[in-house]
Amino acid sequence: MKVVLPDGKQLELPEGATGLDAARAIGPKLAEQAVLVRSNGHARDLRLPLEDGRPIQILTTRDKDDPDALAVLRHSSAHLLAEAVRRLYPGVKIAIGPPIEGGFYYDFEFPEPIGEDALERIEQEVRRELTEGREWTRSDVSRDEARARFLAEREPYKVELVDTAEGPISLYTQGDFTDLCRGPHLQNSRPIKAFTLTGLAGAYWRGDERNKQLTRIYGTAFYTQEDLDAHLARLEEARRRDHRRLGVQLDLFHLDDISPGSPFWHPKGMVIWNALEDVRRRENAKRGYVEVRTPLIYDRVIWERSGHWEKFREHMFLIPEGERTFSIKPMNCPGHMWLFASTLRSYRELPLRYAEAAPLHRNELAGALHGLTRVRIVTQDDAHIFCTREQIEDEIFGCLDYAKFLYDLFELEARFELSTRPDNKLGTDEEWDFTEGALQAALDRRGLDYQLNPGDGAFYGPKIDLHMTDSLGRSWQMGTIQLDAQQPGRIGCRYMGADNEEHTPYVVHRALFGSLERFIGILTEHYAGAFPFWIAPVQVRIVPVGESHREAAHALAARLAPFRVEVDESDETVGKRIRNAEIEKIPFTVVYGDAESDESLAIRERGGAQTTRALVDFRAQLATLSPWQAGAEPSLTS
RNA sequence: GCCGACGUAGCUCAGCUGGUAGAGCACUUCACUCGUAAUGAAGGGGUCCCCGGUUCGAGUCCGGGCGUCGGCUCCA
Repeated sequence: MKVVLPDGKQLELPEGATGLDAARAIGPKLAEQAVLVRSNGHARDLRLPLEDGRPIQILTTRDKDDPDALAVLRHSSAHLLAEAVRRLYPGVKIAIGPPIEGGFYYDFEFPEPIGEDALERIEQEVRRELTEGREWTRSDVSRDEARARFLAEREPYKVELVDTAEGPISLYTQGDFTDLCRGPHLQNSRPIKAFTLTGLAGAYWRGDERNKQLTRIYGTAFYTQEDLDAHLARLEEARRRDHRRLGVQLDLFHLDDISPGSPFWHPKGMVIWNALEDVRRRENAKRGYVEVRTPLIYDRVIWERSGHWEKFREHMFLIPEGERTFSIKPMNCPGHMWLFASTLRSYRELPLRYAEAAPLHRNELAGALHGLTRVRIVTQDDAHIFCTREQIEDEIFGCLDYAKFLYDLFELEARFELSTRPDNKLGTDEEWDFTEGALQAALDRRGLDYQLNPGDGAFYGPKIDLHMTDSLGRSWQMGTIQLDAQQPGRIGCRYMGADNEEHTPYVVHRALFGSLERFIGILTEHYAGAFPFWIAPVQVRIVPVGESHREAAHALAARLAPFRVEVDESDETVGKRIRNAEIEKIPFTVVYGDAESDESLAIRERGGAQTTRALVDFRAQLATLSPWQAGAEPSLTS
């Protein structure tokens, strides 16, 4: 047989040759350092036979940053962890231990609960294994053989995995530890130069909360100690841009026990909030939306009609009132539909686009709350588009276009995901075939790449979600575009068609920022608090050199209106006040003293670059950076 | 809600095995009126998250609650 090497050369090998055989054929050093073979682009265990005619690449310890090479290192590290835990905790049951982004984990059922102090002991045991050295061997066995083995070892999770696994069964052994595993693995433990355990958490078996909760141990490993140090430094850096930290530092908002999950927005935070609101109003007006305002509190009847009561009652804030039960609205859609349904509409009114950014309250599980990204008060830039079947695709396309505009405005790259019918869906499969197809068609027409999430749709319809990643690598849903063929009918929305018949409209639900709270959280991390000029809470800080310059500084501030300008009159040195402006991440600092005049201003940009310019030129620059603000046409919509 | 951890001044944090609480920054006052990332001095500020228990005595130990953090689950 033959394989093709990266340089294009063909390598002749005996039939059934493995990746390791190929490496040996090239050179002993390569064989020694090999960690993985990539065959036709796919990671493959070195011990497995190669496929005839395929291009291969041998990955070695030098490919220390390659994602596949790191994954195999970490997967093997997870097995070392399991071996150590089994030795230290007799009676422990092992579940699964895969590599993940940035590291690995292994799930265990401990006979007695363990605390974080146990991690150090376990880590030491793994270090001992690394000092001793381990070799991995692979054996392909029958399902019965594997089941018998794990039954004998009293490993019920492994037995279950054997019974439900697809494809051939393989085992990997290092030392006296054998694990059910598809691989691939390292040849031996020598490449693992840096190993650390990073955390402990509960995790349900197979991710299902009806199952037993296991103990998950997280760790990470690298090919060099320097890489681990760099990894830890990156985490430290990420913590510095965490919006929860910056929010308090920059005086944007704070959270308090008195209302868990509900931020107090400070004046500076509200500047950003209102800047987003201005964009929302301005763009909505341009794109044919109309603003509505619907009640915050509703009789539960409306949620029973919409279908939310059954699924989300537990997460609603309820207000008993005599015979009736009211609830603070957790979403706008039923209210908008109630408004639409208040009269018989004409097809000539469609598409009708109702927009409202009302505060919504959802009683999220205490353990799920998280800074601004998971809150109990959610302010969506919400809208509901009532339209005919024929209008759907254009409307979805319009939302995608709008979303692209907004995310470009902030230099954000969102990932698109298409979520389809869930198990508890309302409506028929035919309806879902149609609504899912409509979303897909719009995505394709817009030329967007997207990930498919089967079963993740809302109970009333499929959705396109925009996702962003926070400073610590966690993914959050931002904008959402949903197509609903269920609620309008349940709530009684009707319009008279051109055919003189009554029809039920489709409704596109869309929130493009998603929630303003979450969006500002992500924005804060995206910019590390150094917001672009047009949304910066304070845009220009004037530092009068001495007391005698204060009056002139205020006059200058007035001439810079309507930009957000502050004069720093604090009793500090110029150096200290510059420092404060930098810490507050203010875009421009103007030092004003004897040497300055309207013809000659000393302007410092955030970060330190200094220029001298006339006031007219400076104003012109600011106007370029924030045209809407400078337009001074206090737009009718805002 | 579940697993693990944490909760001390406005912020960041120290406080050994139980003996009545500290630093830096911030704040206030005074002096200095200053030229591009920290002027100096003095001062004020704490039901040590809450409730109960053990103890002569609890920030410290134990139990319960609340909140926060790392995960899991959930996310209309």
